[in-house]
Amino acid sequence: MKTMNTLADHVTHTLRSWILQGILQPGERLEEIPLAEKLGVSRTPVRAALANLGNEGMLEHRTKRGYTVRVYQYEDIIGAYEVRAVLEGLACRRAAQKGLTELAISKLKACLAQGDAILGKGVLLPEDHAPYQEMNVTLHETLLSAAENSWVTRFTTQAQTAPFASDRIMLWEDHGIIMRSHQDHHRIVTAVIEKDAARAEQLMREHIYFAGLLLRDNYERLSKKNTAGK
Amino acid sequence: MKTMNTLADHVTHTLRSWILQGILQPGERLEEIPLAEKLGVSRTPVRAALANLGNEGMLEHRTKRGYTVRVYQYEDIIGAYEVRAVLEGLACRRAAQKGLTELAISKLKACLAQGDAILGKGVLLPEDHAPYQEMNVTLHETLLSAAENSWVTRFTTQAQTAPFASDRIMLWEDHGIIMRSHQDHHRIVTAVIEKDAARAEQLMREHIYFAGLLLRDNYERLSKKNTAGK
DNA sequence: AAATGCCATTGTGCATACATGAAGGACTAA
DNA sequence: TTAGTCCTTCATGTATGCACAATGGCATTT
Repeated sequence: MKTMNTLADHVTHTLRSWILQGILQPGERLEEIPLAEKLGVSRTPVRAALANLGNEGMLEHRTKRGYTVRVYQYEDIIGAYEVRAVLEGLACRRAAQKGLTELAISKLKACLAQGDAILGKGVLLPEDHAPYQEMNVTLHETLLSAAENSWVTRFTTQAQTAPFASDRIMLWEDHGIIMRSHQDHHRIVTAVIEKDAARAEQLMREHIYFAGLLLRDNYERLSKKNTAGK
Repeated sequence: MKTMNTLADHVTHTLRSWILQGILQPGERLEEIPLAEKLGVSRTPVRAALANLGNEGMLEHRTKRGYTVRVYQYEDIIGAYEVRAVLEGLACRRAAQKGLTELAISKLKACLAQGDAILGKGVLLPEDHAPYQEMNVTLHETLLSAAENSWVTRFTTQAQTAPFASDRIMLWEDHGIIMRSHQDHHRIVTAVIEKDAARAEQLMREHIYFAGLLLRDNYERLSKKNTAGK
């Protein structure tokens, strides 16, 4: 977990997870005093947290009218994938040019091996979802940090604050699509290791762009499932 | 100018411009109480402003140790250009695919005409710098907003908070380079209008990436000139 | 003399009181 | 009944007091 030495950080993390988990619904108003009471702190750290999340784009702010959970339009979600595609593509290109550290290579190979093990069984059990997600996040984060560009890291992270636009969202129904996605992982890692920068960039762009297309085709169903759950 | 109904917003804008103008030097510590006194407000809006600028990446924050003006490394500046190149490239691709509005087309053509007028004289006078800059900013912003992707807009703006990484920074010494840069503008606008998405993306990427290379070759000189001025 | 530990200083983090402007309801007039 | 205005309410914006932790200087010890 992250550093949370101050109350404001703690509140920030709490609210962020509440929003991502859908405990706070889009458009819902966040009032300082109720939140402060619910969390057992004063208004000050709550205000700080709201300001943070506002700057990150998760909340909307209007003067004298408080904060509301940002309502993402369909276009915003698709747009987030477009941005992630070019940013993570850039990250792979630069990672390939710079070359990977031994540590990064071993981490990536471990991710690939873990994915192979999970998918090799032929079926994808519900208890495999969490480890696969974890692996997926680690792989993408490793490639990102290998680019050594703090802007790319920051923006990619922020672009995943939109619901459904996160690495942690996957469509588990279609085994074939997951298989293909993990084949992408193999090709991307190979290209980066072999310093084939252009190919690495192109593969990662397509990898994420296609995830966006997939979401587009399933958006209706997913968003209904999400709101029905609450 | 932007909306600044609240004191916190006012302080935010003031501090931001102080940083960009170099009145506050990189690494310099920003203490709440002196700033509050200097600006004639209490610590509260100052704290809010510092938090804002911290999230935007202009300030560094360490718990119980306050804020300092972020010290950008050489790599951060170059990295900002890399990110802007792919993001604005994406914006041009999407703008081309979506098609421009009549208003956007006329704005872009006005920018091109103004640039032609300024550069057509054969010499670039100091009093031409401001209008040319203005034109350049307008052109890039028009293309950005034509993409209708709020993430691209936000991240591109943030990536320009780094010194030397802004559209407003130019190298005026070399007339030939400015001419070439404005030729890029022509080609980019043409490609977008003709919906040649791939060409538009590639041209814009190169346009910005080259600006980064140019900066790289002049970084030493520029940063010395900047610190000497204060 | 150098190094280590203690203490004072001071600025941040948090809590809380006050001021201001927005939202909603009630009352009046047509 | 409906439209409009005034007023009440209350959440946000701002100011300020208090506690605590980090920094730097000083003293003590080896």
